Order: sequence, then C-alpha cells, then structure tokens
Amino acid sequence: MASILAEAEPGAPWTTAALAARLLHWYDRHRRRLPWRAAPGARPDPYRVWLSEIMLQQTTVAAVEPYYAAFLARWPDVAALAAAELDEVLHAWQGLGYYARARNLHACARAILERHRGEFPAEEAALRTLPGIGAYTAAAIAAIAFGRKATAVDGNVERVMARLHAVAVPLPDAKPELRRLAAQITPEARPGDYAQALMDLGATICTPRKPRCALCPWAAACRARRAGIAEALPARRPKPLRPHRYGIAFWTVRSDGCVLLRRRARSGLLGGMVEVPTTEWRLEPWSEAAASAAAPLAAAWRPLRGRVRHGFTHFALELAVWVGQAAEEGAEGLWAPLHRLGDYALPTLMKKVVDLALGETSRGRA
DNA sequence: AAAACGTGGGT
DNA sequence: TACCCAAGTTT
Repeated sequence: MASILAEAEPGAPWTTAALAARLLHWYDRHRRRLPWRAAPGARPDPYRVWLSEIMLQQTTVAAVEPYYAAFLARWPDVAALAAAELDEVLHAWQGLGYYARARNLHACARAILERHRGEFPAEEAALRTLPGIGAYTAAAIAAIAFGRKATAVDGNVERVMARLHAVAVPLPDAKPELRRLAAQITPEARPGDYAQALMDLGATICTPRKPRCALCPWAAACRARRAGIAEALPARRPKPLRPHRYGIAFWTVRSDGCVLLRRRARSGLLGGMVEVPTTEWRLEPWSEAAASAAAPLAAAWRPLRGRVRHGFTHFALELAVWVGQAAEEGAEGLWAPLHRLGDYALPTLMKKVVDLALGETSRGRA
C-alpha cells in the first residue's frame, strides 16, 4: 500500500486499482459509524439500506437520524411499512421535506410485497424500476446491500471526481463525464465499502468549502489540488433567481374549539400533507378585498401582526395569517381539535402558521 | 431538458 | 439578510 504511493511520482498517472485500494484502506481506518450502516463484515439489511438512502436524498445525516430511528422502530421491515396507511407515513415524514419521497417510499414498499414477494431485488436494473429509486439509489442499494459492482454517483462523488480530474465543465453538463470517471475507478472487490468510502470522503474530507486536502488519501493524485483550484470545483451553472410569493392563511376557529384544516392535493408541492387553508401563493401581495374573496368562508377576519416566512427550493413564501370565527359548518375540510393538531401531517410551513396563530391568539385574549 | 420539489444549518 | 448546499427523482 504505502509502497505504491511512495513509488508514484508527482504528476504520474495513478492506476485505478491503486486509487481504489488507497481509498478502502483509508475507509477501514476512518469509516463513520452511522445507524444504518452494518458492522464491518456483517450482512446489511436491504430494507435499512433502502430506507436510509431514500431519507438521505438531498438531506443531511443529522436531519435524517431521528427520522430513521423512528421509522425503524415503528416499521421494522418492508412488510410492516407496506401495511401502513399513506397518511401514517406522511405524518412520520413530517418535517423531513420532499414529501414525494414518503409517497414513493410507501408505494415502493407495496411494490416489493406485490411484485417481489417481499424481498428487495439485488439487480441495479430491477431496483431502478421501483418508485423513488433512481440511478443513484439503485446503484447504492445494489452495491451496499447486495455487494454488486455498481457505481453510486451522488453529489459527493461528482465533487470528488471533478477535483481529482480537474473537470472544469460546469454541472449538470459534466454529469456524464463524472459518472464515467467514477465508474472507471470502481473496484471488483468490496463495492459496497467502496461506495460508502467515496461518499465519506466527499462528506468529511473533500467538502464543498475548505476541503481538508492534507488528510485526503487521494491528495497526491488530485489534479485540482495541484492546480490550486480544488475549492472552486465542481463548477456549476448559475442558479435561477428565487422569486418571493405571498399568501394569506385563514385560521378559522369554530365555537367548539376546532380549527379548519385541509388535505392538499396528493401530488405537487407538499402533496398529500395537511394545511391551514390559504389563498393562492402569488407574486404580488394581497389586497384586503382580494383576500376576503378568497377566504374559505365569510367571516369577520382579523389579521395577525406577524408573518410566516418560509423558503422553498424555487421560491420564498411570506404568509400573513387572518383569524376568524366560524359560526357554522359550511367550509370543506377537517375540523381539528386544537389539542390534537399533533395528529395531523402538517409540513414545517404549516407548523409555523399554527405557532403564529396559537401564539398571537392566546396572547391577544389573555 | 429544465423545472419542480423542503428543510435546516453554515457562512 | 441572503445565499449555498445536502447520500436525487420525477415529470
């Protein structure tokens, strides 16, 4: 191992085998202990690998950990998850974001039961056809859970490859090239460890900012480091501006203390989740007259002073909250007892609305 | 092919 | 405050 490195001249091309071996050696000493990771030598549970990979899509380890523990405790295997109602799964996913993942997770569990006799397929191609499993996740499960030679290319791997080979082409145009470079290094032996090693390298050493090149097992082979441009890679195309949108949320309280909620459409933004009814979220702030006309029912609406601000991926939202008393039924939706709001699958945005409404109404009446 | 799709933490 | 970004997938 060490001799391979010692013999490699600065600037000399490294063999892919040497790179893979060096990375695995590093991983054996520095592997992170994560809840979904099997102990060295132990057989991974495909269900746990799958569950963790779905949760980790575009999501940090720290954010995932409590959700992973809760899901595993409540639904210990794929059959248990398949038997759950979608709303239960959405409720448990509440706050994690990208709720299509929860809908696909549930659909995938049922597909495993119905199409695969309750067992995850080991082939990348078969995995790829399941809901919520794309190119990355299929490769990750095949490699980690089943020991198949597959190259899982996520954002970490793209960054590491862009730096190792000093690829200046911006993402996403560079994706095919980065994938090719990653596949070229993937070893026959220990593909699961290799996949996790590469992601650990990206997550802990080859970080987006201030990469710790001094600790990197590939530092001597890294072209970006040699050129002094590691931190500038990978290049990205400029991101589109994020517009602001505006809306009014209607906090509608009935005489029995219930508040009006609604179920959102099953697809699209916050699909299938529960919400406090709102106006449309539009580019211009609302006039009082326009908002009144958009209310779920006629009432003497009282605007609260605060504002709910929430950032989505592609726009920033500012919600005002209006409070009204419902004299009778006449609005469609769910009437939720205030002390049972925790039973509903409210996304973080709507929790903010609830907090503002409860805070200001209790203060105002005290 | 490009846009939609959440949230929280770091700077 | 504002912007970046994190183990991507779907349409």
